[in-house]
Amino acid sequence: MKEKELRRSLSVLPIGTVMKLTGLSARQIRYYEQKNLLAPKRSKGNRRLYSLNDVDRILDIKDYLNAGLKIAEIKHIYDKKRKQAAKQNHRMSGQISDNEARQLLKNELLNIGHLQSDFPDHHNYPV
DNA sequence: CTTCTAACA
DNA sequence: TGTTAGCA
Repeated sequence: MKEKELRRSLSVLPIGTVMKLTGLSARQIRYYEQKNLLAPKRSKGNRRLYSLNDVDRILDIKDYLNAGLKIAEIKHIYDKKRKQAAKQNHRMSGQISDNEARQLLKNELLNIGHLQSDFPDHHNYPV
């Protein structure tokens, strides 16, 4: 893993900061976690600690919601990303088809290999 | 002072 | 979702 990614995955932001960064209430941020859309780390004092990736995900969730998606649907999107990411690593060993190569490149551009972002609608990079 | 959980005049 | 109580 590259250090740039490591920093984005470092959980160091208290919920108060995330509130300002996302414009959401603590209630909402905690609610999304309860729905399993988030999994922030915890400090020794049991305080939630968010990473920049978490903030990005929260921003995405915010957009998905405004786009009319329901919590359950958003959850499914992330579950599928999870499997898709695992499938990529597993396939990394042998040769990949031309189609898979295109799919992989597209994922890179969509910033998915890192567990989030993308919506079949807006981001539509020519692959 | 900030955050946490649980609960609802 | 907001808000509030009672802790840590």
